[in-house]
Amino acid sequence: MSTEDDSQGPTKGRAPRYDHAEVEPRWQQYWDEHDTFAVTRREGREKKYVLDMFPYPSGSGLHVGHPEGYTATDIMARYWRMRGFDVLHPMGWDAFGLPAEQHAIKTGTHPRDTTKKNIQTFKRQLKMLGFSYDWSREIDTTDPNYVRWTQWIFLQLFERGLAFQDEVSVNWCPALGTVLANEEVIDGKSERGSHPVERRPLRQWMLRITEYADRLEADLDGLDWPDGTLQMQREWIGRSQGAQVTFDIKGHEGKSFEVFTTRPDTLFGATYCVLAPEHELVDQITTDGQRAEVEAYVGAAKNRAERDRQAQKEKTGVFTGAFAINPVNGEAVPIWVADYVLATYGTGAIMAVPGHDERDWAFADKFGLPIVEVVSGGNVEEAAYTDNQHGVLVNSGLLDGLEVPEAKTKIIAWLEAQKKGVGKVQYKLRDWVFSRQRYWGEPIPIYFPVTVAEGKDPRKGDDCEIHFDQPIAVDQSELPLRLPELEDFAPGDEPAGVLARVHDWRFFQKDGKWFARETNTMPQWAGSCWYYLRFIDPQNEEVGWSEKAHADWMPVDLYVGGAEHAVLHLLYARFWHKVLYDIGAVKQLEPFHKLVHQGMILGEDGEKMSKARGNVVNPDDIVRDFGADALRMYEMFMGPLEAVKPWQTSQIQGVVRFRDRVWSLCHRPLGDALSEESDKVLHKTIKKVTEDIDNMAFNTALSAMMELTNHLMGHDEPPREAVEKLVTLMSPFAPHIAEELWKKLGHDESIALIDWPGFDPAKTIDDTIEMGVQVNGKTRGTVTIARDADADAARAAALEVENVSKHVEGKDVKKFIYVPGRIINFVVKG
RNA sequence: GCGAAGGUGGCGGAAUUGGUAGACGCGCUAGCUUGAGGUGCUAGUGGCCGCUUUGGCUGUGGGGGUUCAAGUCCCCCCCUUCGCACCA
Repeated sequence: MSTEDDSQGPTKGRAPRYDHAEVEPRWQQYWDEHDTFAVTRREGREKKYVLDMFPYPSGSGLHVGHPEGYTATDIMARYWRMRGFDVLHPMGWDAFGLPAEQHAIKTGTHPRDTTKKNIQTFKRQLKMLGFSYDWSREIDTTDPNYVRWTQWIFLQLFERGLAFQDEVSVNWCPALGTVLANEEVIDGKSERGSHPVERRPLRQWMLRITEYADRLEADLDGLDWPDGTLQMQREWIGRSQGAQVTFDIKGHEGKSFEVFTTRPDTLFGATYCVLAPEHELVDQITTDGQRAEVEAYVGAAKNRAERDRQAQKEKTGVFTGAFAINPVNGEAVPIWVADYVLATYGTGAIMAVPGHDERDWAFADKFGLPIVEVVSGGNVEEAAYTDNQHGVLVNSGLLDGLEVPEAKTKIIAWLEAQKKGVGKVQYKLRDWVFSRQRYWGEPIPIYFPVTVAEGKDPRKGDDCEIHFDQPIAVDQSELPLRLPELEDFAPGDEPAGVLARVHDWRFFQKDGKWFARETNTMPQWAGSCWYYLRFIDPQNEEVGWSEKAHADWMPVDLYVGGAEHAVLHLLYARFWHKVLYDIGAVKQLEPFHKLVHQGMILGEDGEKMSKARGNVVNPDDIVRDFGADALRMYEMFMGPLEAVKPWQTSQIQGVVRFRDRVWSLCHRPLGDALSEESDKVLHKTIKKVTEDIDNMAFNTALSAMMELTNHLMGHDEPPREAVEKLVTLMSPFAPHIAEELWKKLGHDESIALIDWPGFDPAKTIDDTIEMGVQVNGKTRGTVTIARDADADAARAAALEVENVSKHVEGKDVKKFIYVPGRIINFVVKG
């Protein structure tokens, strides 16, 4: 190696190669040591709360999908900081969860240890990417100091009657000793191990989210969320308006059942009724002649997973032998049992109107039940006529001649007057099963009185009776209620959960009486339902968050995370927030003002990344080979944030070159003079980048910076002002190289703390512009004219273009169109 | 089946209120540079035709329509992805 290189001329001379592996960790350390991103509220400043959906720290570490959303929020956080906002940008761990418990069952490693190790990996990887988190606010949902407040919120729900116990039918797998989610059950067998699964009732804690159904729906209106997500939440809540109608049972004096219908106007066409197999009346009304058949059907239905029952297309059912009385015309209609009626929706019973409901039509067709037309407009011999706006009522007594909407109103009034029914709003939303029979979750802070024989000790396994019907809240002074230490995490044959085995923990004496703790734990959702509130005041030991912290930071201004949480997490968190609102703990109706979903990053093969496919990209490899700035910029340059897009490692080269070109640009001698042209390019770029960031259009912001770079590369002595502003603009995207260059350009403070550059609108407008010239709508050339040229000048200039005059000459100009700044068009004939 | 979002070069993707389609980048081609390594610079790059230059035709999933002008608006059809899947 000789010495000639650096002494060559500016265009030939090479800057020292940019070494990301040396520069990036150095700046990460600088930010840590200087607490660059620790935030407090300052007088007279506006705030922004920028939140990522915090990750579950899995054993496989970060994948490239994580940095996509995290880079987007980091750019916004850094940008807003430079615009003078106080920016809260925190990170933490949603660390309760099944994988750590499964790992514990297999290896005996305590879930706490697994979780701790995984968090370390995640944190190292996030730091390696240079995100500007305020790490002093890091939270971990499994930390007793966090669990304490999760339990506190549960007690608020309990005290308001929103947390209650119920017997719920669950998928119980005796071989695994656990309850399974619907998606873990395939064809009646467990997904893991293919063991038989049975439906059995189990005591569960429930949260009464249905009480908030109307508000959860109504308050969607003010949110800046993706339309699709709002739509999904509305469908999930599933509001429908109709009537609940009472059907008496023939020959069973005083016995009746309720049905819900959205079409009370079609009551005269109800020719049979159907009960869900689980309906309590089935057993009571079935006639002796039908009993064997009904019991066989009900028995078979009960043991099938809900999902399987719903998956089948072909309708099945059996006649109970009993009849109901149609309340509007007194006719006796047969009562059937069929599993297409769900016990979990409405009343678990329906009136069937085959003339005007497709499922009822198919069922009636198959079993030869009568089909009666009560709304004209279709042919009910061929198919159900389901139009609920048009059509006139027929065969319907007092409703004849009315249109459907009027008929609905009239029949509901009639039913209410006759006390045979009532107008009603029904929701699909069900109450939330909130208990899990697992170890690695928040203990539910409830205990129950225990009856035990004199001198016996339940802790030694003596018989006792637990009074589950008398739940008692753990006193708030005793929170957090901690998990007991365990060696063996394997589930037993006890559906009450692993904790039920830990007698020393479960049973305790108080004032000479025995009590038993709840042995169920909370689901993983619990911690993520309120974490955004802990971030605003993470170290507070007196309260979950102070009023001051709330006033300082709430609500979340920008929330970014995957679309897979469009319903569950985002609905549960909104529900808790509304409960907290009702007790005065928060002041706004909604927690998340603006929501954005980052699109999934697919593998190079265009398929979802998965270990099985072998198309998973590891961020560690990318950072090692190309650097964190390159990974950040590449993920932003791939396309629109919300779009689903395939990963292509070869494309990273583009942002690496861009980065290195900016590097070499800054190593040229810088000029003081800024030409008018360069000044305009600079101001246009600042405008474009600023507006694109405001719209979170990061791909086009980067392309604008590349164009500015390409422009400046044409200068042997690029103007200092332009170079410095370019570095500033790119700093939210590529913070490491921006810091390094900022320092090399002679500045001492961190670039993260300087002001965002402004632009002069006058300099973003050109005096002359190039416009397309069309003849009959076909582009025939371009012309450069004054921006404010009048029509005559534009026409004259356009005709000077040879290729234009060629097409216009000798022809009759019917029309001349000139839209200043847009287009010139000659409409000619002949 | 229902709902939502989409379909633009070899590839990822640009394109205010309809107004020069293909910005930016990858890849590719050529030239220069460099010379033990995922180099730098310059130019070109939708397709077909013509070519000395100016050029001509065609082109945004397919078919129709509105308009001086359509990737963009309207109608019909096809395909892809993602939700929900018997919700009475």
